[in-house]
Amino acid sequence: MTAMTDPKPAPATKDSTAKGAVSAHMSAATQADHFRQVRRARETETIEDYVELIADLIDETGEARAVEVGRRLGVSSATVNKMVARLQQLDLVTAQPYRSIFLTDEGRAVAEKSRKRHHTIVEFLLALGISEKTAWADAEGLEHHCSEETLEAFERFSKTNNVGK
Amino acid sequence: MTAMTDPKPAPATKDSTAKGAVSAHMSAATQADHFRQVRRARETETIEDYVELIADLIDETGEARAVEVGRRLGVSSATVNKMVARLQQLDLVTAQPYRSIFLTDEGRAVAEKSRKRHHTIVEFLLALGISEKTAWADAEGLEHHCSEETLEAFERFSKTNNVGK
DNA sequence: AAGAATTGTTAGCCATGGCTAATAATCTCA
DNA sequence: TGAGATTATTAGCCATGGCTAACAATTCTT
Ligand SMILES: [Mn+2]
Ligand SMILES: [Mn+2]
Ligand SMILES: [Mn+2]
Ligand SMILES: [Mn+2]
Repeated sequence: MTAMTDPKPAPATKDSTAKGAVSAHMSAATQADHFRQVRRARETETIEDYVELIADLIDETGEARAVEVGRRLGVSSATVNKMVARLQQLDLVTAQPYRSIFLTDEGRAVAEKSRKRHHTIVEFLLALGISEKTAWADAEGLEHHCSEETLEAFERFSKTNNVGK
Repeated sequence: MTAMTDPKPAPATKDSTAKGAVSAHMSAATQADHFRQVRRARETETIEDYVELIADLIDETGEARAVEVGRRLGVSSATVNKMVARLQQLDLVTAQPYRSIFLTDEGRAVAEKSRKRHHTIVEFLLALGISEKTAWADAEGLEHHCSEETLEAFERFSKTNNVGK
């Protein structure tokens, strides 16, 4: 028995190209680069969220306890515990058993940077006319996927369009 | 020996609140909701990227072969294979061994929605003045973290600010 | 100071989404 | 048509980031 073959696909004519299709706009290599960038960003987003939150807790309440980190992240304290171990490996925090969590200098730097970026996004969304609720919700995800160039554009826009304030 | 205690943290006075700290703006429960939303978005983003790309390949070249999906995603074909199995479970694609990949109606719907959203973001970034290169790169990550409200605002903005063209 | 409540730790589980290496099927073309 | 090139599959590995349940330490309250 001879091998089955797919119906030979009509080799898309130029004008059958789907408008909006990403692949129509760049080479496979370029597209792959973009996906790789996104995957790299994904590796750090959890870390950024934890560190930023720890800084917030320290600055607002005087200390960061694992329970509270878990509460605000919507995650169990077992999960927080494991993550704190990783953050220690990465030299972003220090912690002793049963004590609260502290930021290293490096951790503090990551936190400040994340916090600033977070703030930039929220301000931008608000300047665009997004509701408070949505702005804060969307910013939590968007913040990890903005290049410097985009962040700068967002800042410029907010500066120009700071409606009421 | 009596239990060690942390140096009792100064219970942050109202004006020691770090400006920009997220926690200053909402309850723990609300913040946790936002983080949960982001985690839910993360669950679907890979699926959306695969399905959108499969649709692009079908529409542009007539068929979606795993090799090409891998090439454009920057991922091995073993990875594509495993993911295609998951997409089948989810009823988003159909595939027979050694044949190319097809979209189900549901898969096609997901693809169209993703493609439209992707397009919305790219147009928006371009309208904002971001370079082509950055716009396409950032959109690949941002697209998975925009609410309907934000997408609509982006569309309105692009419509109003369609610079050249 | 004891008991209760809270907080932290650990073990073991799971799904996701990557990878390499080995093998198998299909396709191309000389 | 058959050999070599391409493409697909499978097995087995790994890190990440969740979870529950059991238990341990600390802190609070009386
Ligand atoms: Mn943040
Ligand atoms: Mn975030
Ligand atoms: Mn997309
Ligand atoms: Mn994407």
